Amino acid sequence: MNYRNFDRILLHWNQTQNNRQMPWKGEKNPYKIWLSEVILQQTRVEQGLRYYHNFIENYPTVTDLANAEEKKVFKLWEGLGYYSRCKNLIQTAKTVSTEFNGKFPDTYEVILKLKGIGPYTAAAIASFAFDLPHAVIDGNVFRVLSRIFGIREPIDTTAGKKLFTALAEKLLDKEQPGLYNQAIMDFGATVCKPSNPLCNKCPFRNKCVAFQKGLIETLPVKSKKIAVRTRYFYYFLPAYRNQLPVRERLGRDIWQHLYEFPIIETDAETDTGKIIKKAVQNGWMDKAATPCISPVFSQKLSHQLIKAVFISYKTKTRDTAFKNYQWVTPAVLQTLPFPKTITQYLNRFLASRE
DNA sequence: AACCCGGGGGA
DNA sequence: TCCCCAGGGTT
Repeated sequence: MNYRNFDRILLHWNQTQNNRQMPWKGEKNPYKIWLSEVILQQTRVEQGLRYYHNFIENYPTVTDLANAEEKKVFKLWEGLGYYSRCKNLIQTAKTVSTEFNGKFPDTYEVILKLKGIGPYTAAAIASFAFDLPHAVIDGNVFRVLSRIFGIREPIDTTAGKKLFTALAEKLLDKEQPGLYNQAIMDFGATVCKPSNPLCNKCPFRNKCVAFQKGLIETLPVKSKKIAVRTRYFYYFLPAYRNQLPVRERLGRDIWQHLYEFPIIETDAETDTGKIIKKAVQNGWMDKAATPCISPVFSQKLSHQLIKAVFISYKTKTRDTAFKNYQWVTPAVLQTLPFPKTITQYLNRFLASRE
């Protein structure tokens, strides 16, 4: 289609058909905009909503967040995934609080330098908070533009991103960039949806290349397929006077800064008898112990499939083999951030065995 | 450029 | 099951 009319059609749809409501819509406070945008990275609005409210309630200003205890912030983030976002959130809060005296930077280039803020989030903050002419390019925008303009270039290559970025910047209404950016994302989320888009309600229907050529289901194009690795986690829960050993996950792996129990990991499914034998060798278990073995908890991550088994038992001593762990009561356990798999196990089994 | 990083919901 | 979601960082 002719790109000259694009923003007029979009904004007319926005004014007459769009009734999507969200708490940060029309927000001008850059702290709140930044927070909502980081929470929503690769995350559905419905999923992120209660996290947004919790954060605003606990940390009304960027300085409150900067001064918060890191563990408490992670606890608030627990369950949302992509935990490096949380780490970067804290770092950027401190940067804004100290280096910028608590005032959010107001140019695209400076905003982009902050940790955890990439091209999308920088454009969102710049346009929503400061009315600067930068086009957002997220999953919605890739989909809308690839379909309406019939672009078969893959969206996950450097060349593709460059192409879509150039087009998006050209289409942007520079007079009202915030309104336009909000409108194109709402349009992608409610009309030009990934599956079963509402083409019969679409104002671009007569001009949409994908609609006319029957490419709605094939656009946008992605080139890469991701490989998924399977890992087997065997967790050990030795109860000593109602206490369990835990430690923070550090190092370059999934679930950084979340907590876990003593673990034996394998690449292949292993007989629990063998695993327990190994735990005995480690000094984690007495041969005479009578372990309770949980069913397999399966969790799919973007690049990994985790199969976890929990082995609980009682001990009479706090074995020195657990010297790198801290022993905590169930009450303290509640305050620590855990990955979803462990939370599920704790909720389903530990509580019921009291 | 390729790869890594969660968890939930829809089809 | 597979795909997608208001992406970004590291190697």
